[in-house]
Amino acid sequence: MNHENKQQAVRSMLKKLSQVKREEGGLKSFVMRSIRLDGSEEEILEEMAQWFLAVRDLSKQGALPSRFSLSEFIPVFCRIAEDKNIGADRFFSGVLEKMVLESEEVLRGAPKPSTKDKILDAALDVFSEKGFHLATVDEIAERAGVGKGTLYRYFANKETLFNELVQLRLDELEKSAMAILDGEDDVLTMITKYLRVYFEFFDQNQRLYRLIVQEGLDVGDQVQDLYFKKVMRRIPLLKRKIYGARQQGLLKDVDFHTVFYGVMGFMHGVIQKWLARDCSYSLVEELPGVVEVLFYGFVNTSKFVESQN
Amino acid sequence: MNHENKQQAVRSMLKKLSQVKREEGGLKSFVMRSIRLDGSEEEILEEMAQWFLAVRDLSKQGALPSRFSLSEFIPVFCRIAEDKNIGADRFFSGVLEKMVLESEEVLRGAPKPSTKDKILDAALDVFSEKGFHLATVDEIAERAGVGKGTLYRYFANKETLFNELVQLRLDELEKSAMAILDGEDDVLTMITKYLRVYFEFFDQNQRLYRLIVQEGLDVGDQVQDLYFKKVMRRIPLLKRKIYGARQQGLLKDVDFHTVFYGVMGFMHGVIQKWLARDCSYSLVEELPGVVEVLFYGFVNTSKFVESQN
Amino acid sequence: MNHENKQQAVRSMLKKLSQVKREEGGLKSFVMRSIRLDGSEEEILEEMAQWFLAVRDLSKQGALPSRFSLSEFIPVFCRIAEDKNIGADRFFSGVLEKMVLESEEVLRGAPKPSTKDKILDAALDVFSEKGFHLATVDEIAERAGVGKGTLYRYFANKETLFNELVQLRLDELEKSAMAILDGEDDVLTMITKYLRVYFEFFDQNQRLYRLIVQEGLDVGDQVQDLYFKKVMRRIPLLKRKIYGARQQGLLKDVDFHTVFYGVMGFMHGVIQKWLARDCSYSLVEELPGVVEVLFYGFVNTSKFVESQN
Amino acid sequence: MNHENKQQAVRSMLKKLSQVKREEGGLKSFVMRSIRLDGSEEEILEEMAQWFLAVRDLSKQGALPSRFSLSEFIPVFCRIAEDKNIGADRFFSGVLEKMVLESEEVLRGAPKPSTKDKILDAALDVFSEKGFHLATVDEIAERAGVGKGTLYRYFANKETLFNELVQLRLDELEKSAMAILDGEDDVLTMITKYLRVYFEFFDQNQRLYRLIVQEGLDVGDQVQDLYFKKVMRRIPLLKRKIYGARQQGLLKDVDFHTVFYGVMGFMHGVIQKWLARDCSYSLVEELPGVVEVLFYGFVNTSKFVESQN
DNA sequence: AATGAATGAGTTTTCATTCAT
DNA sequence: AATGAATGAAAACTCATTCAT
Repeated sequence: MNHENKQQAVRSMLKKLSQVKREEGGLKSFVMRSIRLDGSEEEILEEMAQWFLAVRDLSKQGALPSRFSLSEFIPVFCRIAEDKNIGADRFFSGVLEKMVLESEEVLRGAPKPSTKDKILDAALDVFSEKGFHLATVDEIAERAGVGKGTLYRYFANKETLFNELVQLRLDELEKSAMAILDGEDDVLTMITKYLRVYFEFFDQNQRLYRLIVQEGLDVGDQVQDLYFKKVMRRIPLLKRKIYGARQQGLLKDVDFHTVFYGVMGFMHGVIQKWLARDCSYSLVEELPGVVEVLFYGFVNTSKFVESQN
Repeated sequence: MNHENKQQAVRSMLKKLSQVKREEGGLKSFVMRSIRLDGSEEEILEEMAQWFLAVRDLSKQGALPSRFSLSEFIPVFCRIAEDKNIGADRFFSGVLEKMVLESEEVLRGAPKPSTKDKILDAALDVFSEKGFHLATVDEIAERAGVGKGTLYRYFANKETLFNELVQLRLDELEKSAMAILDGEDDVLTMITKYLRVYFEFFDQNQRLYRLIVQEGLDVGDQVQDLYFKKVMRRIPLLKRKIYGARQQGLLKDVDFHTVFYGVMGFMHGVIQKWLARDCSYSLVEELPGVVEVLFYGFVNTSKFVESQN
Repeated sequence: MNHENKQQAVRSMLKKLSQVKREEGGLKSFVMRSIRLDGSEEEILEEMAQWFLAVRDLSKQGALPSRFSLSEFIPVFCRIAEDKNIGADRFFSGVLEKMVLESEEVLRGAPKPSTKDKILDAALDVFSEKGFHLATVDEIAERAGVGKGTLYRYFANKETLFNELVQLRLDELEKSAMAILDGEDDVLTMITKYLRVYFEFFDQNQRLYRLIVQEGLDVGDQVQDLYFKKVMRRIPLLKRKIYGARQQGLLKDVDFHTVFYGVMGFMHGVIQKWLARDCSYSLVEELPGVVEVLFYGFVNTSKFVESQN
Repeated sequence: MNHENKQQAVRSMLKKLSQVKREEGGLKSFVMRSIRLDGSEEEILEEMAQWFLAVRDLSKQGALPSRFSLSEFIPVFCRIAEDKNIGADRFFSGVLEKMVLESEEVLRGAPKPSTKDKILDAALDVFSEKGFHLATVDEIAERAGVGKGTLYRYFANKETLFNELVQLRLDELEKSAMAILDGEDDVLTMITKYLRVYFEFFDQNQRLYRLIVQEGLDVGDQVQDLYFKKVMRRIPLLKRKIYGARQQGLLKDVDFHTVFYGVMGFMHGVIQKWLARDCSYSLVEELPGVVEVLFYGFVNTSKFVESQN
């Protein structure tokens, strides 16, 4: 519905905008760039309104470090108004008007984030920042821009929220992983693809990592289970492939589970490094190195064997 | 007890004493203790011994410009002995004996598990069972068989208890790891030994694992930091060795940190498997397989297989 | 409601609104609220009213370079009204009405004693009965007829509750006292009035006395400080008056601070007597005697008695 | 007994010395003055030892801001030793020896403070610093240099300790006050003397003031009672005198109790001022001003009446 | 008599969850 | 459906008091 769309979009924007203060200067410097402030008064108003609305989208896409509050913008608007010699009050009400009209247009196309999605987004935010126990339902509800009661309409309790959050994403991962295991690639290609899917997933879901891997244990042992069960479910498939490869002499005869857990661990280690580097590069870049080491070890045997490298 | 024995005893005592520092106040309270020159002969001996130890330790800490030798104090002891009508000879050896016993009591002496140990044991129990947040001080105290207040006599708060618990064990691990890195082995031997030490450690401290590795993040980022910092501190040493080995063409030219984190992760993965098997076998048994894969990969290259790459 | 009425209403509303600031977040939350342009007509009116109030207030705070007049916004409101298919006329007056009601609700509206008031009342009860340390939060909550958690919704902790309780009343006293000191009376009249204000205040706030005067020291030195600082703040004014009077030979040349503290003490002494008599009479009745003694002493000099000195 | 004397003196000294750290620099600067560091090695040792012991006495007399720890002295000793080219260790043991001998001598004459007195002293310290509720029995025992259990041998509980502490001192005050009221002076002289006694008492017992006047209420209403009951007990005597004086026309006919409470309050007010000035002058100095105002008021009537002033 | 480790009742404070509006 | 004020169970932590040595 039109009205609801608008409401949700604007509200969520403002809510999100309402937390930028921490990152001082972040907003301000951003605000002043990239706005064309020439042209008629009308055009400036238009510009500002669109700009303000654009920020919302950026914010939603995660391209901005944090959220913004309307009040943050008011001084900016006023400075511009002063600069352009437009009465601050007229300027302001003009922008407001434009925003109202504009938002209507913009929102028509925007897929409204459902309440549930808003909550899940906020939950991921908070959980990954503070961990399960230190996160409070209050904060999640606040960040989601919904009432606490509403949250409880969608999730039976905090734990359920957490689990559903993780499970949801995990399902995506599983789906991708399954697709690979169900494929017809040879073992090594399959493993490489498998690793790539993992890296890509966490590349995309950075904050999820600690939730899944590091928080899992506390929350009633369910998530940890989940994580490993999902991962393990398709193992038989993999196992068969691997045993086949082994018999062809392609793979060494080391205990399958040891290697499996080890490889997963290796991958997690690399993710740790990546987290320690603040996710400043793409995880996938690590893939070649990882594959090289896991397949052929880190000892350089090339003096004798040339086919590698 | 002959003189050499005494010397030996004193030396070992002082060495051990110097490890007490951590226990906040432990040493300070020594220093603060007054010199009681009345009471029974026994008490005077005790008093002098402790006083001397306090001075000695200040000296060792570098708080004093010069080092004190026991022999310098002998005249003082004699004077006091005379004053107190205790045979100077008996007085002196008495003091020495007290000094030795004191240290023995404080450091070696866990004839019955001390209260602190009982608490630490119970804490390990509960923390590893429930995680930091779900563990309650009440339960730890109860399992330790002490009152809640007693627990707080020994640990300032829950967090301190947790950290001290982990740090204590971690120090052992670090010490072993350091010993290896400081050694003169070639790189591959060193890495093998390093992995062995890890496996042995967790073999011995099964329940500790999740505390150290999985709880770390919550508890004020301190433990996680600790864990990795401790491990990382010696990295430069390792790095140098590895770069050396690389230049000799012994190791591949894969990013050092990637491999390091990866190898640690591999190891953790194997530990996970072991935990999943309820620690039903010795972790060290995994070592050969782990080393084989990490060194030379899991691909069998011995047969010039073409399907790869 | 005619136009003047509205003007009047808005003015009084805004004035009252500006007093809300203390209630932390009270205003901020206004500002933070988003503009909802969907939902029922009623909701839109509400939304616009609140939004305007927020801007208005920023303006009043000096955060904006110019002041906004309501009239500037009228076109915007009209545009929105048009857009939403609400009669512009009805829309506007609706918004205005909401604005007035909003303020009424927030500020005047204590038809039933608010939760916060109930807590403050109970706190005064308990604190004055048992003192700060012996009063328990449990008892205060119980007497207020609210849950413990509710109390903590309104006051960050016990100390804050105490301070807010005292500070609130103290502000009244200070306001009255200031009014007198700022007046144009001659010194003696001023002092008399000052004493009267004090007596009247404690007549009205019997139980508060011990809290303010006798508990002060413990609670982080804040209240005691507060009490005296508030009282002292206006001293320079008084001092000037008194020095003037002194030069005219009206007052004796006794150290100002000695007399000031002494007079305050005298007053407190009389209050003590009154408390000892269970506040069974009006404190103000003591005023004439107090003034007589403080002004002219308790020695009867009217008869040229020689035995003195 | 000799031994006990020594023990107590040294121990109490060291205990007291053990708290100077707070007042930084306080000790160090003090330490370096007033020591003659010329003469033979023997003389220096002697000097240091005596000096160290002297500090104890100063400390006990309250002439030093706080307490000292032995360890604080060691660096000083060492610096001197170095400076004088005496082996630090020999120097140190020399001083120790001297101290032992010296303390024996010094202590023979010192009236040993009984355990109970030590506790009362410490209690006054702590209570007046922190107030009844914030003071802990632990700290009192520690500062008294006795075990907690010992404290409980002498006082049934914390409250009793507090009351006994206050009562003890109050008795002194009462005794002095009684002596005056029992005297044959005329009323005004008597009142003047009475006020003097009060001022002298609190001059001598600075820290006691807040205990008696400001803490009283909490501690089971007993102390407050005590204070006023003691003060009031002799009132009838005073009252009779005053009524007599009144009938002679010497005193004004203002309600006796009002004036009595008022005068006491005036006095307390002046004490407050004095406390606010950190007791930096003698309270008794205020007496003339206080008497002048109370007797004849602060209004200057001298234009008409010459007999005053 | 002296000690100080041990104790647990009693406090403050938090936060997931409910429910009237 | 949405809300957020109200709740109280549960947790951390303190400290006066006891009691075995």
